[in-house]
Amino acid sequence: MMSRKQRIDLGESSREASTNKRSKCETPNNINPWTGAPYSARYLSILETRQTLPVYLFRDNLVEAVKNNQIVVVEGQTGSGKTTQIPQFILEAGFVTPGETSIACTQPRRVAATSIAQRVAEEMDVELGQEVGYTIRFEDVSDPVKTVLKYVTDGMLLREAMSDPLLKRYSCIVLDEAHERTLSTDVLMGLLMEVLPKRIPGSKYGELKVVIMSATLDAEKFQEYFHGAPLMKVPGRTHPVEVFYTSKPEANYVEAAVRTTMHIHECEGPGDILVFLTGEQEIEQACEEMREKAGAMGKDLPELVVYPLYSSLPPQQQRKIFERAPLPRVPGGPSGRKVVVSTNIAETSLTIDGIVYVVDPGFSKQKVYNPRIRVESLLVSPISRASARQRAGRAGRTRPGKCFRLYTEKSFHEDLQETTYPEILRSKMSNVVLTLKKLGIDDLVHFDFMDPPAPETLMRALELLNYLGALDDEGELTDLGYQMSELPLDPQLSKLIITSPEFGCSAEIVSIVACLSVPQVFMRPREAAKAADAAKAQFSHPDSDHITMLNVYAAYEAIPDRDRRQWCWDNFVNDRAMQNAYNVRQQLLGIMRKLDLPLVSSDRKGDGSFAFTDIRRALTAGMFMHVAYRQRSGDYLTAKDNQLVALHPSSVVISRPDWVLFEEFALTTRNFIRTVTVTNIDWLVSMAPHYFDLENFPECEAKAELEQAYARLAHSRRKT
DNA sequence: GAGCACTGC
Repeated sequence: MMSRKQRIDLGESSREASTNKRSKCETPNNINPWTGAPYSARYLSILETRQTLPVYLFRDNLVEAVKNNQIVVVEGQTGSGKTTQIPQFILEAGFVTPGETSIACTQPRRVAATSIAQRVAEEMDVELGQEVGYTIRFEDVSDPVKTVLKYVTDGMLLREAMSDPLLKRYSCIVLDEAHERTLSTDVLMGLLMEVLPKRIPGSKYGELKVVIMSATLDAEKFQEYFHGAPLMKVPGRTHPVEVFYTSKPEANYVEAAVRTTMHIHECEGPGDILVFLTGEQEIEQACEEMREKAGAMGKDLPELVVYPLYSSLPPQQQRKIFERAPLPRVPGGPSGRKVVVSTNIAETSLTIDGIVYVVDPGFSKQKVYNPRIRVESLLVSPISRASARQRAGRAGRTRPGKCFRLYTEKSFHEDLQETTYPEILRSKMSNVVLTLKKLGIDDLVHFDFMDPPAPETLMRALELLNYLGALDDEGELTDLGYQMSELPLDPQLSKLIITSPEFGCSAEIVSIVACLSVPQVFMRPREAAKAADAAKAQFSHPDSDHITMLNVYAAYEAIPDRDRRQWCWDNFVNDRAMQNAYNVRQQLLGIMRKLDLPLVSSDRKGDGSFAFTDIRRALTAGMFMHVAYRQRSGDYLTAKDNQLVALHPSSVVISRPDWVLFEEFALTTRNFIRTVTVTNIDWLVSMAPHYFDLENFPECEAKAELEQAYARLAHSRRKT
């Protein structure tokens, strides 16, 4: 289709006009049309502030554009007010029928969905959860009838779409932060491409309007994708940031970051510093060096406090970054300075006020997917120019700032990519494919992805789902596949849950799966490593990290609520992780009930004695595509893919068994497999003969074993 | 005998 590009520009005169018109239609009387109650004084004062937002000037044009087009793209910089205002404009312009349809505005993160909903409820002078609400996993603060504007995580809207593929409940979808290109946003965009032609004016469920909001310059790419939908540009409100580059490349970016930070502290005026590094280890190391150097600089300089920031840090330590910089050493002297050394979490998820200086070495850890060996891993990689601009922008939130890039200007222009590859090009597609099949998309090859994943990646996903029995040989969703799509898990874990009742241990498997879907169950602080290992040893089962997790979870659940925190602390167990695992488990139990999957425990006496062999067999039935075997040389090789791997040193399995199944492939200093359980070849061939078929099994040491196992299997079948 | 970017359902 030919692309029809439009651009809505506003001259000064039209701004005047729209401002004048606004005041008349805004408050015809002082009654809130949503509640029928008089507006509060607070509403009127918030309204004044709202009207100073840059986006306010674009109100009439936006409403006009939405009226005349099914899709509108909005490019709005940070501070434009687009996220809070645009859904309200659409609402006020009458694009919803209360009680029948509403607006959904998606956000990539939960905190954003909840806090923005809270803010907008205040602005509209309504109670949160009534006319304005939010829905995130585990929490639905909305009313099925009354809510006309709902903020949701993008993943949540995708879940909703699985039971309502035409999105009948909505007359308008606002996709916010589309430039972040999360997996869910990308799938939603593709889905909208399918749905929009079925939701035109006069169609059964009425017209569906879509507003795509992006904060970066690639809004034109969205315009292109949506067949030339009109693009509206809303300016933001930020301060200028001066950018500096190094004259030659830095050999060691951590050392350079420390040096630059100390230089800023010595030579630059007041203002806090934000330093971007890639991971926990690097960050802790840099923090130590900075503290050391600041100590050595003596008392002539103002005090420097250094805070690390990464997501696995406990919340109370994360909150420290918001503390004010230290006071001057002497009354009237220069005030102290705060340095926050952070992962990418400070690039989008967390905003720290008062940052004036940004140090950007130009790297971050990024997920990459290698379809050839079916492995997702994290790699330290150069960031994109878009990401570098976003980082620099963090220096200009409260006043003009400076950004120090630890690479050359030439490198910025010539070596960095313009934008980061969207997540969909860096992930395995097994879950996405299952979702799309559930959404009724049959032809995946021609599905209109904004950036289509590599064909090999899609093939791998189809192959995996076929091996798991979720898709038949024609690529149609099977009954098992339907059940799997209901579970918010990776397909292999879904399969594990669904088959676990057959092994008489679904209660245990659902606990294990809940633990696997939260990060970091075991804590191991460097200074208390021995004590932590001893604590873990109490729970460990020599044949299985999975069962070790189950033992911890079972012990945790047996502790009364009020003692759990202390118990976790005493046993080096991550309290937050266990609470999350509990929530996940409850959700999974609910879905199991819905799917009529029986909850059976292998602990038949109820005294905590689980049938470990049954559990290991159930794990084998779900995870047969993730196994490795020991070669005569002593090294482990993954079955079929022939990848050389090592058991991770954190594993409780130290007996060097012949066959193991594993949860995770971690490419770090070596190729490690993490979270492993002992299995055996006889189970594998009897449970997954279609995967361990001799014909397609590559020549390797295991092949002879495989043949023997099949012979044993045939022999035992003849006997019975 | 070593490590864990970040989200999300």
